[in-house]
This record gives sequence, C-alpha cells and structure tokens, in this order.
Amino acid sequence: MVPPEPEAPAKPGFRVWYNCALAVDIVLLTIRHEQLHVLLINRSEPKAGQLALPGGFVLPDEDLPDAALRELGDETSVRVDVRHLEQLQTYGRPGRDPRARVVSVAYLAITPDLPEPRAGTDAVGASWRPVRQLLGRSSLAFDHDTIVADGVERARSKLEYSTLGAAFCPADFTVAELRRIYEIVWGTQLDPRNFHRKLTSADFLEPTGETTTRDGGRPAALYRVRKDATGIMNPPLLRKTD
Amino acid sequence: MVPPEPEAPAKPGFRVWYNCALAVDIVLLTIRHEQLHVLLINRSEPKAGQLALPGGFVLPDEDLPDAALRELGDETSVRVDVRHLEQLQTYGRPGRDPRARVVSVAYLAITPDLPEPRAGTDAVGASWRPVRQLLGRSSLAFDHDTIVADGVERARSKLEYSTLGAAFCPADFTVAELRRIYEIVWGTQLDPRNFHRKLTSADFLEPTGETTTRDGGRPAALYRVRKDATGIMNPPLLRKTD
DNA sequence: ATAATAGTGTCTGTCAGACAATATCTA
DNA sequence: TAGATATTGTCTGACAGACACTATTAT
Repeated sequence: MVPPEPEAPAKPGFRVWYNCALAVDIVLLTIRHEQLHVLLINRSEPKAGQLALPGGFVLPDEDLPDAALRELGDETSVRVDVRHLEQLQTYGRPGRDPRARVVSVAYLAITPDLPEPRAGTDAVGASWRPVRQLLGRSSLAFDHDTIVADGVERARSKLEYSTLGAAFCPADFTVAELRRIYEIVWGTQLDPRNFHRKLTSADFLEPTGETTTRDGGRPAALYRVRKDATGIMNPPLLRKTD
Repeated sequence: MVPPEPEAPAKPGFRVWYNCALAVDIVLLTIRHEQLHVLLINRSEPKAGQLALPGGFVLPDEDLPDAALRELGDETSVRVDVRHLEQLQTYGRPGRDPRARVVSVAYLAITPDLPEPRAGTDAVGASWRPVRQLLGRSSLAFDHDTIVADGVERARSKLEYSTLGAAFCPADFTVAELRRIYEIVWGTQLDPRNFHRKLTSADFLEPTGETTTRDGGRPAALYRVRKDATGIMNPPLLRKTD
C-alpha cells in the first residue's frame, strides 16, 4: 500500500484541513464448489496474521471505484473478471482502526468462478473463504465481519429485483446454472419448472441459439444477458418470507 | 463550520497520512403544502450565494450519523424532529469541490411538517424548497443535485417495502394521511379503499383507539407505528410499473 | 337532506406454487 | 432400456385492482 500525500493541495484563497485517512474495502463474492465465497487476504501490519478484506487507501486524484479495482489488482495480483461493482456503504466509526481516523468506503463486487488468486505485494496471501464459516462469528480484522455480512445481505436482496445473479455466471449459461446461483446465495430450494418459466418470461435474457449437455440429461438452451438490459428484473423474483 | 484538526493522531509504531477532508451532507425531506420539500441552505464561501444541502466537516472523534445531526442543528438552528436517518451514499469524485479532495457521506433524513427553519451561524439562510423544481435541473452547488435526486429515489423506493412513510406523519395519523404521503412522494393516485385494506392488514400499524374528523367526513381511526415494528412492511406495497 | 370522507364486501384477472406430462440427451 | 435433466402445460389458491355499498360525521 502506498500512503497518500500528507498535505492538502490547497487552492488560492481557501484552506482545507484533511481530517481522515480514506480507504476502500472490497467484498468480492463468487461461487466455488457450490458455496458462496468471499475473497480475503492475510494482513501484514497492522493486525498482522489476521484475515481481512482486500482494500487500501485512496490516492489523491483517484475516483473511489478506481481505487477499489486497483487495490483488488494490487493485493491479489490476479486478473479478476469483475462483472459487477457497486458501492455498499461507508464505515467510519471512530476507533475502528487503531492507528488513526480511517474511514472506509466499502464496495460489493461479483465475479464468476475463477482460478485461485495468488498473493501480491501488499498481502501475505489472498484466498477464497466460504461465507458460511464467517457469518455470525468474529473472524476478521477491524469491522470487516460487519462489512461482509452487509455485502452478502445486499447480494441476497438484489437477486430479487435485479439481474445481479448473472454476474456469478460465465458469459453463456443455462437457466439451471442461474437457478443454482439463486439456491446457493439464498440457501433455499427453488422449483426448476417455475424458475424456468419465470426467468424465460423476464426481459433480460436472450437465447444464444446454442445448447449444452454439460449438466447431463436433455440438452439445455444457453442464454446470455441482453446488451440493452437495464439491470432491473421485472417482475421481481421474491424470496419466501418465513 | 469548524475546520477539523490538520494533523493525524498517530499511534506509536504506525504512521497514517490523512488524504481527504471528510464531510457529511443531509437530504432532509418533508411534505409541506401537499408537496415534497427538501431543506437547503444559502452557502457562504465557497460557492457563496448558491443553494446547497446542509452539511459540513466531520470532527476528529465524531461518528458519521452524529456529524449529520450536528450539522443539521448548526446550520438550521431549529429543533428538527428527525424521525429517520440512514446513510445514502458516499460522493468522492475528484474535483467535486474546488478547494481540495472533499469526500462527502450523504444521509437521508425524514421529518414531519414543521415550522419554518431559521438561519444559523454557518448558513446565510435555510429554507424548504419543493423537490419538483429541482429535479432534472442544475440548481445546486457542487454535485448536490445528484445527491438530492438519489435521496428522493431512495425514499420513493423504500415506501414500497418499509414503514418509511410513517416518518413523514405526526405520531398519530389516519390511514388517509399516510395514503397522501404515498401519493405525493410517488406522484400517483391510489385507490383509498384498496390502500386502506392493504395497510390495515399489514403488521406495523396499531390503532390508538381515538378518532379524528380533522379531514372532514366520517371520523377516521387514528393509528400509530407499533413499537416492535421491524421497519419492513410485509407484504410490500408495490408501485405501478409503467 | 346533502356532501364528504371512512370503511367493508365482492368480483375478476393475474400470477406464484405445485406438479403431471413430455422431450432429448448419456450410460 | 433406465436415468437424468430440460421444457411445456395445467390446476389452484392468494391477492391486487376495480368498484358497489354502507357508515358516520358536518352543514
């Protein structure tokens, strides 16, 4: 991590005091081995040895999403095919970092299943961890447990009314593969026949014309996300309410 | 506005560089004269004379929601009955403030109709402005037009699946008063009979036992929000999709 | 009585959930 | 052939929207 400039670039006539260290943290989710995983790093200083989210300080003239993607590349040194990136929330409780006032803008990112990431310069190592083993526990440095929980909840919620689920899939995918995304992220079973009817009557998929038998059985039609898709699924696919 | 401390409180063994001026901005919404209004201030320096959202820099050991409420009080010097406060989004595009790197955490706040606010120390004046006259135009300082638009859209959206609408109402209110909130914020007409059936069968209202004739006609039962309400309206009340 | 608003009952079209039935592949 | 998965079709109960109807106040 490269520390940013300590001094404010004050313009003539104005004097602005810098009052915090601004960072970004990234909750990068994917599905591996039929389970939802989040990318974590082994921290060096501070909190050496603890697991934490990838992230770091924002550079002086860098926009926030750019900082998120840069830190993801720096710390994992793997070309991650980030298919979705959205701002999650900002965490600024005093004392959340022992060094100073560090305020972190968290981002939620989604990627399809990819090869194992390798450690970069800043991190001793980076690895995918199953989300199930993290939720409810206190396993991560700083307030990163909370950030992961918020990110997972955002993803679960957005599956209902957006096309986010497709970001977990390769470019071309079958309806059943998309259904498995929903089942894994929501932790529920969905009726394959009703799901198929619902998704093919939604407006964001288009058939590629190809079929595949990679899941066995009768060949399944391959679909892709329409280029003119809005990102909103209409009508929504609502979760069961307990 | 009191500028925060310029130096980082570095702890032994660590050195952290402060890289931005962190601020909060507040989108405070209410309904006055059957229209959605947002609270704006007349800026002093910089952007003197322009309209802007109330807000200011975060103090060294201050939590973000506290900073939002403090700035609201400082700049409008009126006891605003803030009935809802949630983080909206963080705006950090380089160059959004001409002085320096200013990153602002925006908050959405809701209040019932209240007496006219008066100017405080930091602002030349504060006043309610109809949201209709702002949306789509470029009327405000910095990127505050965008922030207002995002705040209004969040409010519109949350009416569907949360109890947010009640935050626009006094403590005790009738179903018709709540319905008018929905009609004004959404800009649509709702069937009074279906709305009544839907809201009274939802789980977040409880009757006070009192009635009122303040809207004329047959006395209407008064309701309040249940103390154990979750904030989530179940089932949701969906807007018409065009 | 008339006007105004509150609240209830009923009908109908749509849709989610359950599930039968059929289609097309591999072993 | 059996077994697996894909896809279509059908039934049913719940519910949103439309709206007739009744209730209770003020003038």
